[in-house]
Amino acid sequence: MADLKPLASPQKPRIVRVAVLSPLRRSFDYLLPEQLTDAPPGRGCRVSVPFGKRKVIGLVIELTDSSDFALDKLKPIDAIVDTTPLLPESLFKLFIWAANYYHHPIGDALFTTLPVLLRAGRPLPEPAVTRLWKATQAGIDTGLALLRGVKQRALLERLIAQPLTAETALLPEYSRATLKGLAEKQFSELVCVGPQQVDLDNLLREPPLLLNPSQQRAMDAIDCHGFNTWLLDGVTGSGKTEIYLQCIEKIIRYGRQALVLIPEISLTPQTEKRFRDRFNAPLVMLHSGMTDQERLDSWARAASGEACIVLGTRSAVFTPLKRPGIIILDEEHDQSYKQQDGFRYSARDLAVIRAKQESMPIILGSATPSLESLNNCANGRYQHLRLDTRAGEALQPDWQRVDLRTEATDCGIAASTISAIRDAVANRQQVLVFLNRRGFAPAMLCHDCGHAIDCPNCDTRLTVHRRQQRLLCHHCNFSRRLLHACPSCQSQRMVAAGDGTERSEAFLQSCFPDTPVLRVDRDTTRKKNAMQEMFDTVDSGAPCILIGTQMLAKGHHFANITLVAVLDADSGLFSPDFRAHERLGQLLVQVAGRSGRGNVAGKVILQTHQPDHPLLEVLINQGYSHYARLLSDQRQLLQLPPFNQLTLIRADADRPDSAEAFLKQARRIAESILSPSPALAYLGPLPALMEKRNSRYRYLLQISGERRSDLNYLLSRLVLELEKLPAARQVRWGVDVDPQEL
DNA sequence: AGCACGCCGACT
DNA sequence: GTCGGCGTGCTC
Repeated sequence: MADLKPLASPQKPRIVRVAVLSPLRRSFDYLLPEQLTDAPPGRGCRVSVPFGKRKVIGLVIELTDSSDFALDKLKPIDAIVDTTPLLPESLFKLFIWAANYYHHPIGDALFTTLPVLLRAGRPLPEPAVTRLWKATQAGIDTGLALLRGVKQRALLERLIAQPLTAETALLPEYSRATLKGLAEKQFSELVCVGPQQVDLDNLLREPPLLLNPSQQRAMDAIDCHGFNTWLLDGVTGSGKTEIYLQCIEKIIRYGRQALVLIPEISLTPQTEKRFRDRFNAPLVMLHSGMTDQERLDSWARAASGEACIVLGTRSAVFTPLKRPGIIILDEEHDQSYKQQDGFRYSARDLAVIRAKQESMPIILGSATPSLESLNNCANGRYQHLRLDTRAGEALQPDWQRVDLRTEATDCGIAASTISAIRDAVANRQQVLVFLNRRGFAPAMLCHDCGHAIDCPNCDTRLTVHRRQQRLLCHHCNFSRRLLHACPSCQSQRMVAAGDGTERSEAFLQSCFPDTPVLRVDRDTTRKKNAMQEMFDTVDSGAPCILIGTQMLAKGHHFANITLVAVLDADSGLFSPDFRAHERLGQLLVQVAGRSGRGNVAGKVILQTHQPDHPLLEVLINQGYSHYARLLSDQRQLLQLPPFNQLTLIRADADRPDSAEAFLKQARRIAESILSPSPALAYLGPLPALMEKRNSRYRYLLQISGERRSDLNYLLSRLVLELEKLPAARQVRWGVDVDPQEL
């Protein structure tokens, strides 16, 4: 019976809609050449296309039979790179969703998150297969008798002696021609073995820990089938990681994959170790510290389904999974999940969208949840799971305040803080000193005229780095030698004003000459292994004093720290950023969580000029959840996120006025699309918090609204108008939906 | 973003 | 004479 094929197929799509890496917010249509119509590239396949005067790699968005562009001006596709889609349909939808939500060009969104080698057109690596050779029955029975060639005889003898031999083991001795020759005589054959199957009977390398009642309740609540968002809210040491591990175990036993996201690359080694120690299953990592080839391999092994666990930072949220099983996103409050330039997406929010689209559960974990996530629990979108008790018997920290109004400091440290450190060290305990300011001093001033040395490229002071004998800018890469004479009055009395980690380190070392003082900040951890060496010293348990920045507040487990001193608790109290109080609370609780993890109660000293500040009172006496509720009430009153939607149009330019002028036009156009109302407000253009940065003048236009739908409609139209604006060519501009900072 | 075209200044 | 500065325009 003959197939009923239509003679002509007028409906056959002949036009391919393609996204390319470009700042243009649209796709481009191409003709499908006649010879390719039988195997048209599907959505998510890469194609090579002519684009202006060059050839670029594009991704197929859809096949269609009509175009808004004049048909006779369409160019044909050059070549098809992928015969099967590089991105699964569900992930492709996530990109479309994200490009619409963040109002970012789809091509840029797709290509900037793809491994660079794929961007360049490199084929997706095949799943690793081991090529093994074996002798056939004919070879064993009659081969040696019939063969005359010396090489082939030797090869056959070897294959008979050793039934399955890897090709890689044979190649140094035998040529490809010999291998091929023997196979052609039917005396040997090739056996290909694919990626190893997971051995579920031996999945665990170590037994799971026994869950405490609170962990067990959380574990019982988490349903590992279907979409749901769980906020796992528990203090440091309450055992969130064990819950992650046990959920992943379930998921692997269901034959599925886990995507695990963490905020920072510096946390990868210890997280990786924790997972590898537990599971006898393939794990791949994805972060910026890897080579392009390594990232491509990890990506491919996630996409093929070979990797059971995919562990990565922000951009790993876009890794394809063959068998999606669960997403776990640790430290969900961390702001590094929000990309701060270009495609400004939130990996946390996209992870939730992705989990929903791929019908899998997602766990957001934190000891200090963001107000956004707490609000999502309150309105029923997320399920709130609280871990109450600390695993083990450690006690809650004992908070103490040092009043800087009545106590002087030396190099940033008060005398009573020093004596507390002395007590701890005398008891052979470890101390963590937190100061969120690296360098020796935040400014170099003239003692006589007060002149400060500014960065020539940014609106900021240069920071004194004494060890390097240089003044550095922490915002651009500007660096110069220390000055000995004032450029303004020629005075020789230049002073380093204020305290940074480098100065406090030196001071602590002079106070405690017999105790190691370890500084941990971006300057000391630049060398690889520096972080690991620091951990090793601390893990040895001998008395030591750690002094450092943010880096110390994140996730690392120190066993013998009993005292934490926060040298400057005030900086977060008086920042113009509406999220500053939220961050301060998270930071203080996270730093405090480093102490008292053994069986000794931890002590936390806050040095502050505002010991009676009501926010500190609430945080210390009532804990983070009350603190968060207080901040939430304030946000609601002031109509700030998450109770109101906020979007920024950002623009920067090399001339002072262009960015502001552009945003003025932007505001005019925006107001003509949707005029201001009680439900929609415009503010600006305003200079960004640091107006000049890296020699560029930065401005922003703030648009806030009650309804996402209004903002989304407004932005979709606005962005198309802005693209056409002549003034847009003199600025770099972009949309920042749900901004993290102003 | 790239990459062309295009029209004016100081150099082999 | 031309090499090259960056304004302006376009990419299916």
